[in-house]
Amino acid sequence: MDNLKGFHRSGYCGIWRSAHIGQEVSVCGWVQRQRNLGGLIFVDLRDRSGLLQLAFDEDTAKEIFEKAATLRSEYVIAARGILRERESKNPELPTGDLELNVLELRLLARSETPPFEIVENSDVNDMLRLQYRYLDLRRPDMQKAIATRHKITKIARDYFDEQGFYEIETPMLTKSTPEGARDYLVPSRVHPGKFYALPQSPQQYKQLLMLSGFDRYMQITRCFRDEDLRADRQPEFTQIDLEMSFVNEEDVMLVQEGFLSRVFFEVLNVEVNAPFRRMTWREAMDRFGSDKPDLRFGFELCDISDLVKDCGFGVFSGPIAAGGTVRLINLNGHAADFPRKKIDKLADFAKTYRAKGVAWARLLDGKVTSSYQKFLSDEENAAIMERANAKDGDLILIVGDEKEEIVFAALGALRCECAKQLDLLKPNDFQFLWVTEFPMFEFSEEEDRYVAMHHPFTAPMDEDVEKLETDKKGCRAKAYDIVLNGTELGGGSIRINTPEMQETMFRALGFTYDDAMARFGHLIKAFEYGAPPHGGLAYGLDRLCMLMAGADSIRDVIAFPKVQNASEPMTQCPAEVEIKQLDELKLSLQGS
RNA sequence: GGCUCGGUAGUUCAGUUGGUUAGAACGCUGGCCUGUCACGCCAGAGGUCGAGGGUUCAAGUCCCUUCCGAGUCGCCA
Repeated sequence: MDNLKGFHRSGYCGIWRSAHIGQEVSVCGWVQRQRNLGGLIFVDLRDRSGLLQLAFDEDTAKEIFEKAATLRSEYVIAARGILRERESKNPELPTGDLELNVLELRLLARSETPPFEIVENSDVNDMLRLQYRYLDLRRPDMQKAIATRHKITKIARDYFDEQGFYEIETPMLTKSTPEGARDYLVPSRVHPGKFYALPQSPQQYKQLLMLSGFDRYMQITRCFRDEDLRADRQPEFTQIDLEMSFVNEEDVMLVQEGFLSRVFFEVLNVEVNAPFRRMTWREAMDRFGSDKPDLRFGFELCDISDLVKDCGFGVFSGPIAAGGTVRLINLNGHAADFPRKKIDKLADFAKTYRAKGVAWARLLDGKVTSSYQKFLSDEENAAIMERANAKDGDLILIVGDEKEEIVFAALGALRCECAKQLDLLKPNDFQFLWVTEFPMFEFSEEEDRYVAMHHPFTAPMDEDVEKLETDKKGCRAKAYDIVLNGTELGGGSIRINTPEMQETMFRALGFTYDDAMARFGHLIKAFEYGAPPHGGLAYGLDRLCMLMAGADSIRDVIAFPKVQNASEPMTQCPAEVEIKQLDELKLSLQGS
């Protein structure tokens, strides 16, 4: 085995072009592939910049040629030589016009045959990829995704610095606040029986920093939530966390539009149109059945409750009588794409969102066929088609339920599913949207009370302050989400900044004074010392990277992600610990 | 916790109504080869069919249990 003594790399493999022909250069990397033609050997050398072909021929010294013959995939080597023009060029490679005529070859490390090939777009089982994540990360698409992530965080730091934000770190060991997601708990050796919690977000700290007068804060920080995973949810994830003083909603949104415009232009060369569209939460639900609508396509929702409330068809009239709603989407022009079998599949799909079923109507060649026609009068049938603005070739899907959130969830998901099946979701079409005026509260059936939809420090809208204690359902918050193509990229709010309002809020949430003091006493006390009006926002950095890298899962933009059961296949954590460690912490396991 | 889909060679997959010795491609090993670049040609090795149990003359295939993964609903202030 050789070493690097006296060897100095002159540059990455992928940077050399025709202009460098004749230069002596030194490169290092991994053997992508060795092609031995007998009296002639080619080696593709790979590093993070790309590939360079090394050539060994009759002019090559015998011992170097023999060493080249022993090279296998993923061996680590260093080579020095003269760049020369290739006899036959490879237009597929940026370095395809040249090759390195090797004068010196050093073998730095051998490699076992990897469990999968180190190539772009390899179609390998996720579990295996994650067990050998260090090899998976060698693949060019993963290298590119991680590099994209670096660029995004670099631009975030630069941009927010230019806008006057300080990057300030907040603790990882914090106090558990049972409101919201489950916390990861950390036991304390010096405080037996007491626990830290890993932060779900730096929310309270960043508000205190505003109170301390830092005016603008940012942090790219890890957050932790002990909940079930999804393609876009990991138990630890990264936020770009921001807070600003003396601002209203517009001020916050303006700064974010500047950031997103810049990051999309500098990373993807995409010009996004700021200011972004704005839509109230209510409008988003009414038109798209979702608080994070994908605006790349239509198929908007349409309320027909008033048309069918007295009809003889219980599937429609029943939910309305029970205080619910009946709504439809029109898949304009796509009736022919959804034969009966596919509609049945869509109905099954809708049932996963707790819809009881999907009624449908199809207008083809001037003829209407529908699943409910015979139960309604001609006038009622016609009124529905008219309300849906149905034209020839249209397909209408109808969902009714006594709970409007089920109708919204089912139709909102159906319109996305249909768009997906119709291939209408163009990955390079970036449709940003601010969703504003979120409800202050939502009813938690589990807790049988209203809880804060965002968090209990969110300010109510000025015109809804009186509703805090009288009309919780109708009370809206100064909260906003930034949505991109159906993904919630980030969310934030203007915060409460007076102890009087905070007290009112806790009362509205049903906390006693003692409850509130026990959980948030530090914040309540702090707010007695002059908190500026402030607000902010936090991005899910992983989701932003996922959308910008064109990935399907945030796992593809996280170097070492976890799998669905929240474990990590490579290190196999979480893992058992020694009894001695538990004893030190004064912990014991149930049943042991 | 629920639902759907999946687990066969190192990898990606095929495997018919249950029926001879479980196949292909790529990869790997050995040999040949002076312009390849998905090099080519020849030869070869490689399988607890996720695990356990059952039905059967016979199970990769059918049944039960279980483990693991993916997606999703619940959950995620």
